[in-house]
Parts: sequence; C-alpha cells; structure tokens
Amino acid sequence: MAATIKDVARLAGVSQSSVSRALAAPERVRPETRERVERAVARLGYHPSRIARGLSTGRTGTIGFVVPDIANPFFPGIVKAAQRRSREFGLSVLLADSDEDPAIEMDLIRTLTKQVDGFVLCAPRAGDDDLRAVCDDIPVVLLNRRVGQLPSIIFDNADGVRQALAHLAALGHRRVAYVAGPRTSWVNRERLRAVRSVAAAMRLEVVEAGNVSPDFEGGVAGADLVLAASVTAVIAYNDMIGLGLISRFGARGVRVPDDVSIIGFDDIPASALVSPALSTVSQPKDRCGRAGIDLLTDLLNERGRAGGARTPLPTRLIVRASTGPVP
Amino acid sequence: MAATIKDVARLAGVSQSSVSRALAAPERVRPETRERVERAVARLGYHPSRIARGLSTGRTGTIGFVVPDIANPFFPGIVKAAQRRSREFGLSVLLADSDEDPAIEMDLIRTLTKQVDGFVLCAPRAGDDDLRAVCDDIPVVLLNRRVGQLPSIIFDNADGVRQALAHLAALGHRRVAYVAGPRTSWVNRERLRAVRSVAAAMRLEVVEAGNVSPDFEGGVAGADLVLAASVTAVIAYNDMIGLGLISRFGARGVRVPDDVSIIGFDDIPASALVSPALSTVSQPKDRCGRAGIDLLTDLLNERGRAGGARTPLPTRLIVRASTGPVP
DNA sequence: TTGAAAGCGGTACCAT
DNA sequence: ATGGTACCGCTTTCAA
Repeated sequence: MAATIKDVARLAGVSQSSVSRALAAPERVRPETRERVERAVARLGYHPSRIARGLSTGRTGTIGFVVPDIANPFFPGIVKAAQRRSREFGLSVLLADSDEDPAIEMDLIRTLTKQVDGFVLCAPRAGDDDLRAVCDDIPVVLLNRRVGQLPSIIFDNADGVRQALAHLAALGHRRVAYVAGPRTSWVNRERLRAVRSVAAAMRLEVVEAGNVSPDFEGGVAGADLVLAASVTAVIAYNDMIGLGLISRFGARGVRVPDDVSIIGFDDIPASALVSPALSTVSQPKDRCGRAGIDLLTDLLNERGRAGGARTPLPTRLIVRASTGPVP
Repeated sequence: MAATIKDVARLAGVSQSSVSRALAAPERVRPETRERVERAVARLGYHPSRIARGLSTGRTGTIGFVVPDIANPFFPGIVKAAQRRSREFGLSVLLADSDEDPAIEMDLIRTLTKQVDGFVLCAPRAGDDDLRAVCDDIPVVLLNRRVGQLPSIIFDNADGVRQALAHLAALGHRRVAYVAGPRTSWVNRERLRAVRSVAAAMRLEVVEAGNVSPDFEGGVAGADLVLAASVTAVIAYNDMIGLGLISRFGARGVRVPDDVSIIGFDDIPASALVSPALSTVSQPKDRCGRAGIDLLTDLLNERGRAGGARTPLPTRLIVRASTGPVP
C-alpha cells in the first residue's frame, strides 16, 4: 500500500525522526540528509498521512464550514471563496449543510468537532446560547451573524438599507413595504430594524409584510400582501423573494417598475437574468468567505483572540430595471 | 480538554478494551458493564475521536466529493442529496471545488486521498488516464462521466436528446441548431453524438454552433452564431447557455418562441423564473447524488465490485414557454 | 545533527 | 466477558 514514513526512512537510510524533520523543518537537518530524504520521498511518492499527523499534533488541517442550504444561491459564492483561501493555507474544507434546521446544525457541529481545527458557521440558525457553547470548545467564526463578542464577519446591512431607501426616495417614493424573511433570521431582524430607523429619518412611511419564507414561493405569497398595502415600492428580505414578487406582480397585471418598484438583497445570479432585472443590494461574498478563513486561521494561531469587533463589509446597491420613478 | 477513552474506562472502572467494545459491539459485553460504560460516557460527554479511530482502522468515515464549480447551479442539488445520504450512513463529506481546472482537480484528489475513504467525482474534468490512476489507489465513483468500466452514475443523455428533438419535430421544426459546450466535457460529447444520430433518424437537419463556454455569456455569444444559421429551434448544451440565448435573442428583437424555440439541459432553478421560461431536459439530481453515495459505500464494503454498468438515470423533458410551433 | 522512544486516542487480537 | 498489549503513522522530547 501507500508508503509510510518508515519506508522513506529505510530507503533514505536515516531515522523516522530525520525524515519528519527534513520535511517539517528542512533547516534543521544537514543538506545531505535532506537530499537523501527528498529523493526517497520522490521515489516512493510519499505523502504524509494527515490523520496520523493530526493524532499527534492535535491539528487536522481541516476546517468545518456549515451552511444552512448550499442550494440557496447566496451561499456558493461564499463557500467558493472560503475554499480557495483555505487551499492557499493548505487547509481542507469539510462542508456541511444543515438543511435550515437548527437541530441538525448543532448535531453536525458536535460530530465534526473532533475532526476539524475550527468552524466557520455561515448564517447559523442555532440559538445564541448554543453558539456560545460551541465557541468554548473550539475556535469558531460566525458569518452573517453576530452573537455578543464572538468573532464574526458581517455585512453592513444598515447601510445597504440606507442606499436602497435613498434610491427610492430620490425616485419620489414615500410609502414603502418591507417583505420580511424568517423571524428566526438574525439578518432579517437587522434589516427590519434598519428599515424602520432609516425610513423614520427620511420621513418615509413603512409597511411591514410577512414574514414569508425566504424563497420564490415566499415572494409570490408576499406579493399579494404588498398589493393590499397600496405602496409604490417594496424592499424584499432577499432576492429570491424579490423574484417571486416580480413573477406574481406580472401574473396579476401589476407592472414593474411602472406600478411598483422592487429592491432585493444578495445579488444572486438569477437577479440579473430575469426581466425586469431585479435591483438589489449586493454584498461582497468573496470577501466574506475569505475574511472568514483569515479570521479563523488567526484564531487557530492564537493571534488577535478578541476579533469580535470587525467592521462590517460594505454593501452596494445595484440599480436595475425593477426600480423606477413613483407612478 | 475533551474526554478520552481512558477517562471513560477509569470512571467506569473497566478497561479501555471494554469501553471500545461496549460502544462498537454492545452485545459482546455484559449488560451491567455496558451500562456502567454508558453512564460514564454520558457524564463525560465523551465522543470518540474519529481521527484516532481512523488511524487504527484505516477508515476515516469521510468521503471526498469533488465538483468543478459549486457556484454552477447544477451541482448544489447533487451535493445536497449526497450530503443527506452520507449523514444517514454516518459519513462526513469533504467537499472540494476544482474551479473547472483539471490540474487543481488532480491536486485536490492527491492531497485528500490520505484523508478520505473514497471519492465521488462529480463531472470530473481530468483525463481518462488520470482518473483510472486514482481508481487504483482508492475507491472512486464517477458522476456524470463514464470512463471504461469504472463505477459511475450517469444520466440518460441520449434519451433526453430524443425527447427534446421529438418535441421540436412534433411542433413542426425541421432545422435545429445545437449550441455546444466545452469540447473537453464528456457530457457535451455525449449530447452532441445523440443529437446527430437522433436527428438523422428523425430526418431533421442539424447545425452545430459553438463550442461556447457553458455559462450565460456563452449563450449570449452562441445566439449570434445561431441567428446566422437560420434555424427555427435550438438545443443548448445546458440551461445557462439557454438563458444567455433567450437574453440575447430578446436584445436582437428575435421573439422566443415565436421566431425560435429553445431547449436547455439541467433544469436549473433560474430556468423556471425567466420569461419566457426555458424548456429543459431535467435530470434527477437528488437520485444521482444518493446513488453516488450508495455505490461508493458498496465499494467500501467490497460488495458489488464490478458496479461499472449501472443503467443511466432517466431524464425528462419539461416543456415551458420557450418552445412553440414552427414559425 | 541525529536516533531512540514515548505518546496521540483508538482498535483488535490474544490470553485469561 | 474481560483485560493486557501491540500496533496505526507521525511528531516531539531527550540523549547521545
């Protein structure tokens, strides 16, 4: 079977220790020794076993990455960036999908804990206390969620809302609906809070519709709620809802943006493809994934333990065809 | 730190061996012993270390899942199903994204090999020989790709093409374009071959356009190629290309489906959302992901080593607004 | 600079 | 049914 460090040692005519050293700290062995080892390694096609190494070092070289739903187009971008960054550090990514279920999420975390050096929890659905408990056992970085002082990377939701409302106000809208996502979503609460305070500051009227599920069907359902509220513009919790709104409005003969303007959140790929294309508050998913890994590796190396108070990542409004002047 | 098997043994007043047995083969220890162990386990919150176990058993309980691009909406469905199924077996999934690069793909496989029990390679981009080499080292299941007799799960592309062409023929179309995806894609070659032979049998004329990249931009580029060929219908290598076609046709004033009909492959979520909605050949992604894991676990348990000649998974044409009668 | 040996946390064989 | 013990492959003292 696969060559072990012993095989290399024998072939090179040195001890295991020397092989280990030659690989981990080349400067600590005589050049000649190093060369003999290297030759043996090459001849045998030797790759050290990560799990054996893990057993003795306590480091697995693997990080756990948990997402609520990999089929939700918001997450792949983040996962991909995290994956790339991890590769640069020589780390593997153990991806787990919790199916939006807090119980499965905690279960996943529990079983993976022995297998990974740390976790990146992307928009975790678990409760604050559960999350805090996990953090006591193992390094954890939260993405898109803030829990006390736990290390986390978040987007500047409030500023995104501000940009969206400013855009609508500039177009003359005075009465705006917010179609809310899941009550359990931290991000939803953030956006809702921002909508309220910013709208008040801008003297806009706000109608809250929902909560609806954060998908296309949720948007379809939300559309009728919105129509009953006689607003001229809508901000949706996310793009999938926004897409559902567009579709249902079309079916009911409500023209977008002539009769009503729509803005979503997330800038998922489909938003640019539908017509009318959906205006949206875009978030730098790649930066988020990258930053998550960077922060976690810092934690793993005991650097900057505090880490809690990272400034939020900037968001950016993308104006597309779904927003227009007030009718 | 975390409790080890020793701690449990001490607390339960038995030997390590008994603890190990009580956990792995409860029927092989006296009920009383088992109970003492269980109590100790509960009190200590003990979870066996997978990596330590892995070292001695040679099994990691983890499978490697490699995809070319997790951001491609075709893959998340498969990954998710595989993940679910793995959970049922108590296996973890190490997901790796090769960024569509055959070299990265092989690199990933190489480094992960020591860390997983086997691989599921989803639509691998590597060459046949490389793939064969991997299979010699470690159990592997191929998804959406066939290489000799290697174990694999594929879709019935030929039948999908047949359904698509039959639909178009029934609508009166006689001259059809195929917008080809990457030349390196096994699936593209399969579909192209099927288009040729089925069209010949149905006495349809076929024009080949492309190859284009398998994304929205590829479709945009392909649209102009198609227009120059004066056909009344198009089959696209995949839905992303189909979406690009719809968009570009719209921009050039070509009406879909009045002037030209379009059919894609994959049934990605966005296809149902655009307008006109894209007709597409749908493939059972969940079954594929599940079957991949099932086949791999069979392999891991030395059952049904042959496995090569699985019958392809059925595909199904979904007719939506993008196909209509010949102009 | 190098080698011997003691773990890391389990499993599994062999006596008892 | 149970305990003792030799590994699994690698890292890391500790001496030499």
